[in-house]
Amino acid sequence: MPLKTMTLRRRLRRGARDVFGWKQLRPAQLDAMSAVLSGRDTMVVMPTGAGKSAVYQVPGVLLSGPVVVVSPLIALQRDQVAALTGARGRPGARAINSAQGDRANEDAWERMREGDLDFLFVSPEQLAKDEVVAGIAAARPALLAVDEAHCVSTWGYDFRPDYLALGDVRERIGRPPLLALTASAAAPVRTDIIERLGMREVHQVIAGFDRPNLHLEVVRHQKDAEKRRWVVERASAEAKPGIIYTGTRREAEQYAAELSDLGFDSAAYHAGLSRAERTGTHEKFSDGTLDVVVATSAFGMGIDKADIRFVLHATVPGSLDAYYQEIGRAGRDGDPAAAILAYRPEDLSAQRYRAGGRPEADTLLRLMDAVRAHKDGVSGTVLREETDLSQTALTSLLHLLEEAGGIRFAAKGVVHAVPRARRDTCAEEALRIAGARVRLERSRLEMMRSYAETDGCRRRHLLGYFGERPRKRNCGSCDVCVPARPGSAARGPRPGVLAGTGGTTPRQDEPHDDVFLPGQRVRHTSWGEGEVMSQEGDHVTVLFSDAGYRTLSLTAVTERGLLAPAAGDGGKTSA
DNA sequence: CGTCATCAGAACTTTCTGATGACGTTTAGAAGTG
Repeated sequence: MPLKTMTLRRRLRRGARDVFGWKQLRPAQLDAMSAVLSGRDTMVVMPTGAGKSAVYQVPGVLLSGPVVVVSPLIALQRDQVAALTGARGRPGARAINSAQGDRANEDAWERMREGDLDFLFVSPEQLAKDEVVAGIAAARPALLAVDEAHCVSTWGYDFRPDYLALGDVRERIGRPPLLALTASAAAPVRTDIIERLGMREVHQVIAGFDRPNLHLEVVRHQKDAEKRRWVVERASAEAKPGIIYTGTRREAEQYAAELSDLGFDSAAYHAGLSRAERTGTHEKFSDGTLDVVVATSAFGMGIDKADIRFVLHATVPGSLDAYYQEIGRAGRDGDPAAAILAYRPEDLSAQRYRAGGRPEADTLLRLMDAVRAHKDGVSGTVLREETDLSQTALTSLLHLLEEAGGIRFAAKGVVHAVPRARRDTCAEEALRIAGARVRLERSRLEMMRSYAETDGCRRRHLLGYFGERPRKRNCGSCDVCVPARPGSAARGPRPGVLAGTGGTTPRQDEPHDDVFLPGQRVRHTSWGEGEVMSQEGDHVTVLFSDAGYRTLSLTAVTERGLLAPAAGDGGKTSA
């Protein structure tokens, strides 16, 4: 190990001990912190609970200059500020947002100007304001950390567009090193984050996905009504507390009501509820006064509860990224916990998962004309009235047109037409980009399907998807490796899986052992270059840059020479 | 492609069934108003 690295690590260990009172740092944490401290762009993918925040906290007190942390929720900002200011060495930490009042914001700026702040927490929306960017630039930040960085990819395009501008913000505040942190991001999401944020020569640290105490289980159902009954029964039977995730607000309300009728302390949680109701439910769940929270995807970030015993999905989510993030909230204390998926293929094929399909060419042209009609630019609000599009639809279409070179965003959400852009060409290009995105979405959906329908080890499948190589062939903690106890799988048998699997016989090793390894670059004769995600029996799943995820028969591809290792397979950093 | 509300009609006259048409996720912050 080079001397310089040694010194870095020693400084980090000392900082961790003196300022935070941590006696030990995990190898992956040290690896990431060293990269950050030496000024590299760094991407950290670690499950919640693995000490992700420490990766910016420790370097933050060692660097000269404040760390700007972009955080998606004000509640998270609050928690982080409290954790930092309560630490042994009392580092300076403040947030700036709309919820805490002018005085608190003024105080934060004051300290920032005087050089008293080690950490400043902001939402991406704050960074959309020129005066905020200018104020931060003047303080010469030493690092820009983007927490929950998957939001760039999952929210940036249609919901919170200010996420997409973070790369530009970085340039304007003096281009400090950028640290992206997330708990769940497979290869395409990581690539998207890196591109969107303009990260260069990225040091990637991907670690700790395996959560051995989580028991993975999928139970297949035929009829909707039967699935609903089963979900209620199963949630009743499981050790508490737990979370049920549903696909809609309405279902969340229904399940919560049913469980309450059965005598459990349960509550629904979704964005349709008032802030007070949500906070109340969140607090009760944290205190341990609620058995079950039935929630949409709104209930997630910021749950810091170690003893959640089960996460039951009543509706299959749209990607394994989302699924992993949600089940990752169970069993953080290390004790056994269950991740149960109530699976109906119909839930996947339903319209809402085909939604977000390609926009109509006509809509794009109409929108383009609407922008052009305003010589000096036009705001989103006006465009909404003129085109009758929903907020999310408008945001996503405008973004497509921007990528296609037809329009550009000016300050304060004003949109301008690009003078010499041809409307037909732009619409065509926008359609092409949208098409590629839809293909990727569909292929992610197919990966979710194949997790639910696999007859191989589920853990192996899940880890392979995130590019982490499973150590063992038989994980010993999923419904495939350890067939269900007698009686508990009476309902909804899965043909071909449970049938004939006598007792707990370990599965045989597959014949094509490790022909392709996760992370390996390969080239397919018609789909071009891609990255191997997983290999399972005779199937190898590859993520192609253009075609998305594809699962191929190993026998067929090797016999016909369709798939070969790509030239210059450098491998990637992974701890 | 599925689900839901609605309604007509059948059936153990108050509940069920099937046909039909409408409709279609989920996510937050900021800033202004009363």
